[in-house]
Amino acid sequence: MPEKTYDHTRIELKWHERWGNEPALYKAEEDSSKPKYYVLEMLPYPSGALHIGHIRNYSIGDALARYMWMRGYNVLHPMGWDAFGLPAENAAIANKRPPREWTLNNIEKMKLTHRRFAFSYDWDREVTTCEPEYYRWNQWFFLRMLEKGLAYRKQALVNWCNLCATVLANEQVVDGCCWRHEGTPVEQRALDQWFLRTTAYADELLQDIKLLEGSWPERVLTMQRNWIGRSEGAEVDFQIEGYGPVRVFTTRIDTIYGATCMIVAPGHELVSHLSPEQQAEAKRMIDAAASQGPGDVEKEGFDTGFKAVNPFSGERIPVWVGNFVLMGYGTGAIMAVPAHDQRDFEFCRKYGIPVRPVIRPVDGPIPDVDTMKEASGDYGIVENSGPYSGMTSEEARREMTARAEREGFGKAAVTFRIKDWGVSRQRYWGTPIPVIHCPTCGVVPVPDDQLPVVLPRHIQITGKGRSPLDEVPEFVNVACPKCGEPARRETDTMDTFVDSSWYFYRYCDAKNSVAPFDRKKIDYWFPIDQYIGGVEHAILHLIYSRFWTKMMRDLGLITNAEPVRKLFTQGMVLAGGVKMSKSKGNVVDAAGVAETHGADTARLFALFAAPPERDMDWTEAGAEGIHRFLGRVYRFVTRNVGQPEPGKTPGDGSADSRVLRKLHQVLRRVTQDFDSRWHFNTSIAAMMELVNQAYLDESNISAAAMSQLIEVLTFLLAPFAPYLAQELWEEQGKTGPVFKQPWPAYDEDLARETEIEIPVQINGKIRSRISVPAGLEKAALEAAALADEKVQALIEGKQIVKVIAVPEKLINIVIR
RNA sequence: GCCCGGGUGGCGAAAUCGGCAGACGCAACGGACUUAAAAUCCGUUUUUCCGCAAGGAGAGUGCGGGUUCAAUUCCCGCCCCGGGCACCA
Repeated sequence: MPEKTYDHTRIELKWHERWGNEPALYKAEEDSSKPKYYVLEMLPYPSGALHIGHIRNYSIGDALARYMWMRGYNVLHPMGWDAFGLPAENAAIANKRPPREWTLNNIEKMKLTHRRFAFSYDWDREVTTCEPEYYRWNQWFFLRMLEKGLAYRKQALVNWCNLCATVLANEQVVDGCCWRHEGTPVEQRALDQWFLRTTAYADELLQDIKLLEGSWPERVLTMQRNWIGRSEGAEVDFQIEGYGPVRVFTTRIDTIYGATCMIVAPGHELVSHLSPEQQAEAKRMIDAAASQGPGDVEKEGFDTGFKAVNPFSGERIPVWVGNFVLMGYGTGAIMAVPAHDQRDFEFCRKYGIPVRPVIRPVDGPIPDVDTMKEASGDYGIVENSGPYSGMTSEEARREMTARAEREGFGKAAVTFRIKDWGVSRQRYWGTPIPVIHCPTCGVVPVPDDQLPVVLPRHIQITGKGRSPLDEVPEFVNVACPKCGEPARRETDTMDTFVDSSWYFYRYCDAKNSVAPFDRKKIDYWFPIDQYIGGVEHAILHLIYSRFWTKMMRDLGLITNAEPVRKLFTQGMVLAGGVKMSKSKGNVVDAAGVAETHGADTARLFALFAAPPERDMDWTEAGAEGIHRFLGRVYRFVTRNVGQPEPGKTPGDGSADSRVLRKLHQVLRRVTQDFDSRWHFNTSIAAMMELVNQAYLDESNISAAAMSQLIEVLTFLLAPFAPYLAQELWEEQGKTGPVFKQPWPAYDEDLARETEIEIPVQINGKIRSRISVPAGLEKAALEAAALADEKVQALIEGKQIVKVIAVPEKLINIVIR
């Protein structure tokens, strides 16, 4: 056959059209005897266009999905849209178009690009989170949590961003600033907010990290552990004269005789009993803390004049307010032990509060107050501590905690860093919170049969002040479901992280109109076998998802305790060595790349440029190199398919064994890369080596070897370059989707080298190379090396101390 | 400050279990084909020294030590870059 020029546009558009008429091509089977495999990429926010970062994410998942199909699995590979969120509202303000219209337009555009790249999604299961069919179940879950006490309302200091004009979750505060507006300090405001009780699952979320070890990146697990932040210690009451008891949390009760003052947070209840001047000072601290960035903030505080009594020693110590004591952690009050805590040390030294060491190292003297430069946080032997003196820190902790419990002024306690999830947003473009505020009945849940509470379509969005829904009387004014009297609908909407906390369950039963999903379908598909996405979701999305799963399990809706079996976090795509961003104008648009280079080239390059977990740089020249490779493949196949005449073996047959050996080596490499570490860059490099070898031996390959080569090469390409693979499949006169063909098994015998070159080292330096049959044993290898001419010349007259012969690797002769 | 990653040619990278450092690709250079160019095909390409040459000798994976016949790989101590957490009592 004459070779054909690789015209990616012709090939890709041809199959694009054909596949467009085959809606069932990527359909997951509902009833299958095959083992299931659920592969999922994180769903995108419909910002308007897919960029190369998306393409990298989906190329990894798509290669895996296609590979698993070829391995005989029933693959579920869905896609959807994380469609609620702030940018739609911002766009609405800027363009005067409703958020819904903007969002759905974007989805339409992006879906075209998705299809242009031929990602193998079962679009019948598409989930769009801003549709009432989806978000009604957010509301339904919310009501279930309300019933269980897992959703509750409280007034709390919340993070407020002036630019967003809304409340931010703690997790959305980055370095004291809004996560979307770097440099905009977050302020503190008191509002009534809805919370989900994530802390109810703090222990289990931490414990179950064990189940994920080995199949989630260690880095993600560490981040989650830190985020949950479990500390064991004790709570102890200090009596305050003229006020009452104030409880502190400490992990170092063994140092309590060294407490020289108590410090409470500026937001502590005690502060409301202070003078107006002092209260104003505390308020100033709260606002300052909210606006302060990272790094060391100067510790400051003031003496309240109150005295607290140490329940162990009876000592009266001053009570201070300190800006470094957090209201949101522990009890919002601490006992300061400056000798053994660095923060307390700095504070007390600054304000002249005494420092009193009560712990000495096991093998040394107790620190000297006058020469101490910093606190000593080590455990040791307790001193100057009444009846506890002489005990180890460990013993003292046990004894003191026991006494506190016995005498009722304290107890052992565990504190977590993780906080309940504030889900209220004063936003329009989100799930309405399904409750009604009745002047007589209070907070009344919307009855299930009145779900969904639908967002009004036509609405004025200004991006300012309170929720836009407040301005829609027909939404706000309702009859109380309990008493029928006029009432007001809740106008806050839910955090969009709610949407993404369970969307992957909905894929299993996307069109269910009577329940979020049918449990039987979840039992079949869950857990997700492989989840792939950016590491930026290591904490928020992935903790909320885990929380949601446990909550649904406790509602009896599902049986799995964790949503995701294996997690893969891919690296970022950089352009010119820097992060792609709209402001830099260096975002590489996916649709444009498909046009100029082709979808296959873009996919393959996204996998070739670096191992998938690492950041990679997008370069035009690199993409062209991949395009050249695909062209080499295409031309080779088209000119050799059906050639030469069957039965004829040109040359001496050595070309066949070389090419087939390489073929099976590469097949082994690619198979192993899929099954273990996903270093597709080396898989693709191996395919290039194969093609290079095929070019060198091209004219001497027999018909049988050629047809095997072409077929297996087509299979090797199928997970990575679906268009080209399908075209080559057709060139071979075959029909049907190539990615549904069985993945070929590699042949170890064919892959084995017959003759290999072994380097011979003398004293660790390579001095010669010998060619030996593969598999030659140690003794024979050693003899062959010693018989080598060059080696003989070099060892002549020297004493051989030792010979290390490693079959298949090398020989090292140690001489003196 | 603490916790993770990472540091290898001009560039992206490879070396999977301690065994040939630099596979594969980019860029560059040379050759073939062409009136010419593009495309394509075939080569060269870590570096220093010796040699006209074939070839030979040395150095080299951030820095300094160590273990080993042998270290990009293991151990100890540093430096730099990226990310996460950061008064968590």
